[in-house]
Amino acid sequence: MPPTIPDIVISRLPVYLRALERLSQEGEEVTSSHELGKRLGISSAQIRKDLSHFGGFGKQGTGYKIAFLKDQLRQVLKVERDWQVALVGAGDLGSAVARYRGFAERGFHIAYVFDSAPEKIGKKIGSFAILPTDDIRKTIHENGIKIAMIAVPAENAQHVADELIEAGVRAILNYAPINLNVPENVRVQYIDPVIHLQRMTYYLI
Amino acid sequence: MPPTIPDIVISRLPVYLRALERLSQEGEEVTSSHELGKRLGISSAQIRKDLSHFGGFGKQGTGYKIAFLKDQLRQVLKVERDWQVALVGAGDLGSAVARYRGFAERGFHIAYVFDSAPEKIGKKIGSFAILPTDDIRKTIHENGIKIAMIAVPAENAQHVADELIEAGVRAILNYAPINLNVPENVRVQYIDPVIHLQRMTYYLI
DNA sequence: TATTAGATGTGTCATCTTTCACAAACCACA
DNA sequence: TGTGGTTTGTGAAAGATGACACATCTAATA
Repeated sequence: MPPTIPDIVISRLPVYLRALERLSQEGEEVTSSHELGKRLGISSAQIRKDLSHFGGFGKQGTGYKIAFLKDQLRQVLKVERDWQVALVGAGDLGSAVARYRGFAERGFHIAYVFDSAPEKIGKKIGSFAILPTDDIRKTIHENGIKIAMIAVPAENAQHVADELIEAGVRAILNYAPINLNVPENVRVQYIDPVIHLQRMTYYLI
Repeated sequence: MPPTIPDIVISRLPVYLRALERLSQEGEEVTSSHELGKRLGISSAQIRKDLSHFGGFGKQGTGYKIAFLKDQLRQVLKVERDWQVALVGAGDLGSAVARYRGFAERGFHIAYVFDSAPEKIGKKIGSFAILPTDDIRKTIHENGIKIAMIAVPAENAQHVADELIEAGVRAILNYAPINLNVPENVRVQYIDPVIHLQRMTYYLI
């Protein structure tokens, strides 16, 4: 039975991973908690402690081999594999999400795109034909999709989420500006750029 | 000298505000910490404690008047006013950001769009002519812009950030998948959808 | 081989954050 | 006017998180 890792630790690992990938690209092969911390604005002790939850990845006196640490973090996060993702909503926002190349480049493949507007059904976004939202349950369930992104108006987001969860989705990235109520075995992450801006204005002037 | 409010409290206020706006739209005029908490998946005690940092907004036995609480939160967050925002990067991502209507609807007006590609200069995105990045300093400084969004490739993000900060920007919403090093009087928020997805895969299966 | 200059992993402590629980206030209604 | 059912605001307790500091190990070099 592995000990429970705090959520907040897990939430930092992808940031570490991204920094390590960057270091790789820059040609580095070894790094240290100090170097990483400096890049990320995090204390070196915190990085060491976070990593130590999963075993000793580094070597005293030397630091961390970047390639090895990357691999380990990928496995911890389960992103050493590819994931199929469903996208609901093919409006302005949904279309932009569907076209964003960064997902596939980093292992998240948009496999299905759904929309409720009859005139959009069958049209294509990139290489994907838009499917009717009525197909969500069947498609998601039959294909074992576990991850979905919601890019529909706030009014419809909860209903869409309910359907996705019913069909087996366990992780939702929600672009709609509304909080979702989900069972505790389902994870939700939110992206609302305005909220991010509003978190900063407090500190201005 | 107002007491220092923890960052984590400030970061939740926009979420409260968004929920209140939703309640308004639904025709509600009064709410309680319990109702809000249930919607947001937060304990009622936490909501009360967060709000209490700024004075007593509610009434015992009754709850909170939504209109009043919204106003108060807007003032605390300094979003009772409109803000002018600069956007750097007019590629796929930057264009999508520029076209997103949610910003202006909620008080953040994209006032300038910059890009470094000579062939894009002068072209328009929506109603904005794309300006050359060489103009960043002058334009930002002369117009007193304090908020910027970065939607350029990771390689250029730090450089762009440095220029923005030099010109007077104090809050940056960074869409580039890289951490920025900034002075401590500058705030940064990050949006990297892949990072959000990677924060959830750990918990799958 | 001995020494020095790092760097990790971790027990301990300090701080930050959340929850608890209750007095005080409020409304509605008899 | 008095009573009962709510709800806030808040000290105090509990819990979670982060920083510290050091023993231990490594590599490099003399």
